[in-house]
Amino acid sequence: MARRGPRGGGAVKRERILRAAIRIFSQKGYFNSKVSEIARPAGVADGTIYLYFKNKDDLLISLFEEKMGEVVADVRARVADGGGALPRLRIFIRNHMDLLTREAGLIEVIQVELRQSNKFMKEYVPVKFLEYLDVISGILEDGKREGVFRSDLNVTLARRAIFGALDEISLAYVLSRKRKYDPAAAAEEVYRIFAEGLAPHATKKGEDE
Amino acid sequence: MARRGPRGGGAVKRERILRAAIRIFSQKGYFNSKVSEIARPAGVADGTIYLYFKNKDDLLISLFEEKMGEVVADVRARVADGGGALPRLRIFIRNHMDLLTREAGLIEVIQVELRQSNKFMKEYVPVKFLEYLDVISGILEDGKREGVFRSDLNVTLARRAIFGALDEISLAYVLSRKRKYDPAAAAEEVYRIFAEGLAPHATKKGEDE
Amino acid sequence: MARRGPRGGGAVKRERILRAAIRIFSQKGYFNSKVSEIARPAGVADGTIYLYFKNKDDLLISLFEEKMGEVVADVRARVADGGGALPRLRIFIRNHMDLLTREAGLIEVIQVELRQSNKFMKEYVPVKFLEYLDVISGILEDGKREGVFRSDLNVTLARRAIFGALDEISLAYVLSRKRKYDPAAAAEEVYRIFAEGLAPHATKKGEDE
Amino acid sequence: MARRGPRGGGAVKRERILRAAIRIFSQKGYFNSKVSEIARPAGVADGTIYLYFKNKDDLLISLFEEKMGEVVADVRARVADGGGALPRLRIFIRNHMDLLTREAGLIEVIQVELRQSNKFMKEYVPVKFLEYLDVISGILEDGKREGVFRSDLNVTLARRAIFGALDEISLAYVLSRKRKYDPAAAAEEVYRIFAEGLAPHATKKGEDE
DNA sequence: TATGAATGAGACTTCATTCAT
DNA sequence: GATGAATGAAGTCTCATTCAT
Repeated sequence: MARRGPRGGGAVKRERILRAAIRIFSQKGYFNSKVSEIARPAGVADGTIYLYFKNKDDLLISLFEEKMGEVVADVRARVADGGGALPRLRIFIRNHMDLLTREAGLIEVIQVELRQSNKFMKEYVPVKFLEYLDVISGILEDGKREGVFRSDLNVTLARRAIFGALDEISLAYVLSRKRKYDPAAAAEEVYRIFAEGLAPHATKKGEDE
Repeated sequence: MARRGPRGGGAVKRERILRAAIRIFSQKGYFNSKVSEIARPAGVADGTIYLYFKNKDDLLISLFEEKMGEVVADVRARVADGGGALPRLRIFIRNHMDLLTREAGLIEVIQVELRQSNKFMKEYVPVKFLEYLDVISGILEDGKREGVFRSDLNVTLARRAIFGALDEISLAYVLSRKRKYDPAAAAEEVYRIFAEGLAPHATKKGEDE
Repeated sequence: MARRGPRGGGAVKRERILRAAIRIFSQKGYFNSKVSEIARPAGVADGTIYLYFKNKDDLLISLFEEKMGEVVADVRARVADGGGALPRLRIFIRNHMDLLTREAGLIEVIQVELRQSNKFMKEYVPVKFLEYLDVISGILEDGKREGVFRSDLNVTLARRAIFGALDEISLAYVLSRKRKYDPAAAAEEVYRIFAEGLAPHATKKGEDE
Repeated sequence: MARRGPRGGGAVKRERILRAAIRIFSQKGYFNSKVSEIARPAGVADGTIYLYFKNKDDLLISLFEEKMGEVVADVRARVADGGGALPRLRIFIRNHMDLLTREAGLIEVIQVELRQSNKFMKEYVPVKFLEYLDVISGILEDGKREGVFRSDLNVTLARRAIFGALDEISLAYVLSRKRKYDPAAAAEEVYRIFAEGLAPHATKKGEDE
């Protein structure tokens, strides 16, 4: 399963490097993290990192793809046996908020650096991130078919709205030291907003009122 | 009448530098932008930037505060005479999507770099950004009082959800060259999701179904 | 009498600049002093300095030459009517130690920067400084003729020894905040050392003893 | 056996850098010496200097402390077995003048830059330099006890006078291309001045005459 | 495979000097 | 003459990457 670099014991070392990178990147940001600062807690020499990753950029991308890949596979499995679109949306949202506890560093890196990465890695397409969004799309499409979401719903837009809401709430949670709210309760509230906000039967509101 | 120096012509020069910084930062990201790359399109020498800004960080922060300050003042004025919470929410959302056209670069810098900035400017508090979020809070509080939003609504959470949704949609819009959707239409759809998602009378949905 | 630059009111301005330069150079050293740091306390604009001095180097050299010139003229006058070589040596030494109080900054600049200046102004010959040393030479030559100093005395060497001793003692005095000793008493002690150290009749001392 | 890194080969490299720094600093002065100008003759890359020294200041300080430390240890050993205070004073003076030939650059750097350093490194205490002065103090104290120096001699002052005389003579020697006098003969003359100038039995001279 | 000392390109920033007003 | 905003050359230092061991 090991992607690049030496195999066998090397896979362990590679994993240690990725874990250290997540920690350091999440603490200081990609550009302020030095390769040597990642090597030290990973327990390897600076040069060793270049046996497993092409360069610093590649370390970030590998981190995105591999760790995000695990997250995608995991959420897919959880959502798979969820029943209808609404319970699956709830599972998705709960899972995302739950990641804050399980994978705080990873979430933070993705939130902050994935945005940056567009700027300096023009050619990079964040495949796994798009797959994560696709999980939402899948749920939304099913919900339209089931009739629990509006039939004219713009799925592309809605999935961005859902992800954006979750992401921003996560960011605020991660950045604030105080942990103002409970992730599980927040998940429920976000679910409610979108479950109702996307529902078909609501009467139109707004300036007509 | 325009003289040299920080007064008169100087203010013009400072504005040129800020504009150039927005353009370059939005194109390449803060860390990949060289001071000289900002000086050139601003039509000043590298050193001149340091007459108006303490250093590169200060340039970014000034940009956040001053330009975001204008945005906040502007949206406040627009929202002020909007009537009830719902039409004001609609105005806010429309205005945000509208900024994509009017101030694409600024929006992009704020989206991408404001997040980064937490990492390398520990002490910086994004005052104007928080004021922008406060505009949403104000609308939500009023809506609760008016009865158009749930009385038990967690305003802190909801305002993050709204901003997050708008921000993510904006980002996708800005980053994609193809401009898949029309900002105005997108605004309407986002408005609808939140107007209904935050409404009080909806029957509870979810696992009960 | 004004050397360079505008005359009339200008001479006052020039003097203010020189005085400010002495203060700043003595506090921070030549290389760490900025031209603007001298302009401010002198009450002139940065550019004005260049009306009176060719450049920063010239400011230092002018300072050496003009202020040192005054010192030389002054000590010459004092020494002129001193009588024999010994009382004139005493006057010279007393005067030098006295300058510590009257012209602390100037003395400090000369001590510290005159040495440096050899390094970056290869072509500069410190005329006035050499004239100051010549005052000592004159006294020593007279003393030899009078018979109060050894006839085989190497005047070049001895004048350096005297100046070096005074200079080092001055430096220690100027740099130490505590002002350990009284300049007048120090002058007396230095005088005694050299008066006796240069005297002819002393029996040879050293390993023979 | 010589390996790379700060141990083994590294110490050699560090020494090469210090030697190059002495040469360049003595030629051009600290502020006019560029780091790259030191790196080149040291045979290392610019960045390598920063593996061995924190910054340019640290390079100068290390140079002061380490090289001056060697000089102090050396003169202490030479003086140790010198017998009485007078022969030890002679050894000290001879050794100092001798350094002009053996360590011309070092002496020049210390003379010129140690003075400057007070200005820009406020916190730096030139420990080794003070130890060098202490060697003189020791001799003077012993001489007082032996009765070859005046019992009321101000040791602090006298040691400054001796060092100042030697330093100034050295400076003149080092700066003049022509090498007017022979260091050994100069040493003898300086020795004679101080041996007699500090002696106790001399009749008081000066204003009484 | 692993190391980590060494490299050197390049960025930020300073500041003496100029010159339009 | 006086100003001080503007200039831009140049220096220190960092750090991703290499490669001899």
